[in-house]
Amino acid sequence: MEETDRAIVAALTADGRLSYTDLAEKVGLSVSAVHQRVRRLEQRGVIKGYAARVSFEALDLPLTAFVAIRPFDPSQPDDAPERLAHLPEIDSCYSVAGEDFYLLLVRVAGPADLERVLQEIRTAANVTTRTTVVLSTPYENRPPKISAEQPNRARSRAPEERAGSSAG
Amino acid sequence: MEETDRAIVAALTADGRLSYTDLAEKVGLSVSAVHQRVRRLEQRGVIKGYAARVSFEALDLPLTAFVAIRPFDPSQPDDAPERLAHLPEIDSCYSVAGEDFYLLLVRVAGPADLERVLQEIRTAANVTTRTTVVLSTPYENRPPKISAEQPNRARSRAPEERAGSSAG
DNA sequence: TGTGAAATGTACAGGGT
DNA sequence: ACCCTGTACATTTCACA
Repeated sequence: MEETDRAIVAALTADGRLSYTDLAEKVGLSVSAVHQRVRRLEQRGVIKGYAARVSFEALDLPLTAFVAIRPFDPSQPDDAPERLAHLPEIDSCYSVAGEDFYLLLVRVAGPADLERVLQEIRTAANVTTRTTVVLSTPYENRPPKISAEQPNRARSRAPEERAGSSAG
Repeated sequence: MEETDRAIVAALTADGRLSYTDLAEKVGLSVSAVHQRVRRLEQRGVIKGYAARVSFEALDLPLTAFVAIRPFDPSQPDDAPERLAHLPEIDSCYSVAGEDFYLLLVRVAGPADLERVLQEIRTAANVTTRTTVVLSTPYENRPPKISAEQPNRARSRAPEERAGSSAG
């Protein structure tokens, strides 16, 4: 991916409602060119969508917790993510290496709700849970790094290097 | 917060680029009214901003990991979040209950990068690390629940209930 | 809530590398 | 052939009453 595309993605992760006018100014392109590139990035799946970042406290979801789960019976087929997908309190589901099978991020209104959700998780996926309560969130979902494309020395080499071998 | 506001927030978490026209249609209000409400939600901090949802694989950040940290010397002042904030590989930082002090979510290009970031975390915050590699992500950052405001039985009770008991 | 002017989004056709 | 540019029109934003 080109550097201009990376600049566009970086700008849109920081502010997803940037106008094409501002975006064009930021990356030094015309409005039409930026518009085309954004559409291409969306089609290619690099940009998967847009979302409002909200205050979970204001939405009456002040309690966040990580829930590590592992199957009660490891011989059964492992389809926990699908079995749990219907629970709206689950924000994210990660399949992880290590002792646990999955790590869930859940957001609830309070301890009573957490207890209920944990029970629902256990019965829905037939798993045991180990819960870590989040006390505060210094920062979350920051814009990603987006470095300049790493040189990838295997495919494109500097001209001086090319002299040695044939292959073309 | 009113139900209409909740509907607005729910719609914008699902699609942050919804036009006010579409938004007004969804919640059954005039365009101007929706526009005003969104501005108020933004001012009140309920809506903190907007962001593009991106494919981290496409951005050359295919490796995600959770890094639990605890201080090497627990008697020192605990300012790990500030000390680590400059590392762009850290997506999120949660202060947690339990054995560990913080749980970090990091995104990197590969194992070599992860090793480098772990070393930087240890030296920058004077902590030990315990890392859990993410193998896959069935889902992540789903739109939150956004229920209709819960009745809050302590303050407003149904008429039938009021007869029987005193003081809860 | 409705109106209207200004800004923006979007498609189209032309031109440069 | 691809990508950038500029113009022209539909839509949206946003302040005001």
